[in-house]
Amino acid sequence: MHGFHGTSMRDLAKAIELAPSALYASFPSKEHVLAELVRLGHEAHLAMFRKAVLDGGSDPADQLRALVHANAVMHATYPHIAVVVNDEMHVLNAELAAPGLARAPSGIAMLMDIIERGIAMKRFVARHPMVTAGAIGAMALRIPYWFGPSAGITIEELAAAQAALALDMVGVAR
Amino acid sequence: MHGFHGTSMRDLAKAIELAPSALYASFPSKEHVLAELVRLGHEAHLAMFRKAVLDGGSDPADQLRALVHANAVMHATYPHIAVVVNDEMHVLNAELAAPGLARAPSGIAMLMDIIERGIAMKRFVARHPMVTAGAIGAMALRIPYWFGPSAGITIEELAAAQAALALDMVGVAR
DNA sequence: GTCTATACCACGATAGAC
DNA sequence: GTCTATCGTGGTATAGAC
Repeated sequence: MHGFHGTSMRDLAKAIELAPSALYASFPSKEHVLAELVRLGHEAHLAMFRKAVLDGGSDPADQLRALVHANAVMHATYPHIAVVVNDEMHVLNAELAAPGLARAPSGIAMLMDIIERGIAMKRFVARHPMVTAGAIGAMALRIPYWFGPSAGITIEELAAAQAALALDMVGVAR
Repeated sequence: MHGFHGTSMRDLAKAIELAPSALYASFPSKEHVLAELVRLGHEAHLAMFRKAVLDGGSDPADQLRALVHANAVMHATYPHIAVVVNDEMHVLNAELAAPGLARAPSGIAMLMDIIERGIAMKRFVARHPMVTAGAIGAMALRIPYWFGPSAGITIEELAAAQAALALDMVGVAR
């Protein structure tokens, strides 16, 4: 909740009821703890993306719906790891960030691919693929900051609504 | 670039070529520096929102287009202050955050108002106003993290594209 | 692998001269 | 209002016993 610099090794140790020094038996430094979280998050995220696209079959609209739906479910179900992966990764130095970065481009690239394939197939009429992809990705990225039990909607309703919005954005008739 | 906890008073002092202690002549604490930035940012943001809605006239679609356009321009033109206001405000304690929070709800409330008025007037067909408002707001919030001179589009193109996407999301025909 | 103890350093903030 | 100098705290990380 307080970011990398706002969370101390003493905080981490207290949370798992260990002495601070015990952490160094598993991680060489505080940065390595974050790097491992980022790596795990990216791995899970990429696996989810791949599965969603497969589940979406061959129609770009179905693929986009499946991808946005799954992405929303993931961000609503695991908001903490989503925030760590998206917002804290940039504090890692190049070497430690590499294992995560190697997977990150695949996510946005898959979204862009679907959009551009949909346009090529005349299934979508998006006018600006990059801005559209950014807007679709942004919807999910903000979920951890407002969605919760008090939001008054279920995860399924949220995911379905965001999937519908994504289809609106690429010009697929409702 | 490194957040509140990742930026020291010594960093701030070096940036303006002053001794660290000289900062305390203007601000009682590091938190007060952030609070002032957040207050200024919220003030400017709210003024922009109000002007945009007025410029949009009485049609909800024109209002929404004007608001999203202006919001995108602001986030692309002043990305640093946008990040500070949106992402760092939460580290302030309740007392210091109050002047900013007093203005924050007005922004999202104005967006919700426009959407719900558009639905009531049968100008919009948005199915889920809250999720839609969140998605529209999210587009702008992410701008500082990807938009820049190397993005290959102008601020005007970006703003126009996001305004069009917002209209898509509320079901106004292109 | 865990503990206690501690080294070493950067942090926010203050004191007091100018 | 700015400086130099410094205080006290809490940070990451290590040493060495068990």
